[in-house]
Amino acid sequence: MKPTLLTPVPRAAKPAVCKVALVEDQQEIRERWTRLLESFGDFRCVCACSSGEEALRAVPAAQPDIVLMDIFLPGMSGIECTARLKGLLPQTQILILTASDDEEMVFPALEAGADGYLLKQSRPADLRQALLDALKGGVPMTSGIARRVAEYFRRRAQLRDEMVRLSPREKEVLAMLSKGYSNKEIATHLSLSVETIHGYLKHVYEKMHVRSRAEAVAKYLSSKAQ
Amino acid sequence: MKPTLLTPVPRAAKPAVCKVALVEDQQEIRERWTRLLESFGDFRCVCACSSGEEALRAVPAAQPDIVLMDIFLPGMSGIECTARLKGLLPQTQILILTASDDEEMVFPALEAGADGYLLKQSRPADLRQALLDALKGGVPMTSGIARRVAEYFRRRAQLRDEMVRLSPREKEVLAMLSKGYSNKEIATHLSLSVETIHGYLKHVYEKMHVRSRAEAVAKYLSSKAQ
DNA sequence: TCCGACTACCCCCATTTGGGGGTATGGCAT
DNA sequence: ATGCCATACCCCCAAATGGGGGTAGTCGGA
Repeated sequence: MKPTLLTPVPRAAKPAVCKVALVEDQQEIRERWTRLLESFGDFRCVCACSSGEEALRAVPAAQPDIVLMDIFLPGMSGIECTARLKGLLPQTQILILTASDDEEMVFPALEAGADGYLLKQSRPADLRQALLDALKGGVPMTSGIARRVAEYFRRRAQLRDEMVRLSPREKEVLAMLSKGYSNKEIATHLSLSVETIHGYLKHVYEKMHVRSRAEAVAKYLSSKAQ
Repeated sequence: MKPTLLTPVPRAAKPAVCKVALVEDQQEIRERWTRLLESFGDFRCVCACSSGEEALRAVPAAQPDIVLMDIFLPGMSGIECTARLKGLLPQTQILILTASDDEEMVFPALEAGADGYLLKQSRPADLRQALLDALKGGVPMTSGIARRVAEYFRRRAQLRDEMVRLSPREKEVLAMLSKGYSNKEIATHLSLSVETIHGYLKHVYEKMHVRSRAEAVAKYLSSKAQ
């Protein structure tokens, strides 16, 4: 039999049970999740932490297959904890569990290396499916979140694209623009005519699909930020 | 004897020798540093790593008092490694060692939790002093770097100040400005006259010490970034 | 060889912006 | 009650900006 093209995340030989770690500050919820996991039969909770700091100490030792991570934690955020854990245990699947699909958090979480984004109010069967999904190398997330993610990456890609299309000189002018220089100042610094700068900016605006320098600066700076 | 007000970083009882870990990709330099450290007599090199990834695995086990970290590493940068190590070992002093006082790196390094910033070409005696300094809770850095740091924080503080001085309406207008809207668009969205926006912007520029919207946008966005 | 880019410069002109004034109201503190 | 500030509006005008044209040289790839 030939190997599949879809390479799943490398992992040690499939154990009968899947080891799961929890990071969640509210004891009640932590216990509920533990019971739920154990009730599945093929999952075992090997580590339950109430803070990101604790997780960074305890989780590596527990070597779980999956980490379920709350986002709102006292002290270190779930996002930061995810990033650090992922650095230590790149093969462990980290799934974010959150109360509402808080838009602010989705992208930072994914950028931090989260392997999925679930809602706390998921039905047990769906949660189990998501866990299995993650083990197979999938990235389980609710459909609403998936849509936003797709849009985000499309927008990102487009933004990068727009930047890439700029010629070196155009990028140079844009960079000075975003430092607040006027056309005249840019011309002086680059030893060019103001009319030349004017011409470059017309091209830059066209390529970036903006109509003013403020818009260009905003787009440029937010494409570098985060 | 009364306790000093300058509380040093908490640490287990002073051992005769101070344990140091090295993170440096070039073997030659790594060995030179090891020899140098050992020659001091009261320092011992307990861990030498050639990459950030290796450091994250090996350094926590070695429990050093000090980590000497190169910035330019293959794979994970010294900055990122610093951030993660600091999360795992908050009491360990991490000192950045770099070839030149590369401005770009100073602030990210400090923000990542570095406890000092040294130049590779420091004289052995100075390095030893810096290590001792770090153990006492100081933040050893070259004078040039120290100056830049001071300027940076002064500038930061001033920037925040300028923002604080803005009235709610002015902040609102500035926020829309930095999304690329024209005066006319802002006026429409806020149901105000263009002349009112014009007036607010004059005040905003004055308070922010800028002379154009691009400059204001740049200053505003970079004060929120990072 | 010719096409398409990037580079660099030019003109014109409407619109937008920046900086200088000003007026008026209401709220808050001294 | 007397400023002081924020809010909201107005006028004027010079300068900067944006959008539309255009020309020309250079250089790499088709």
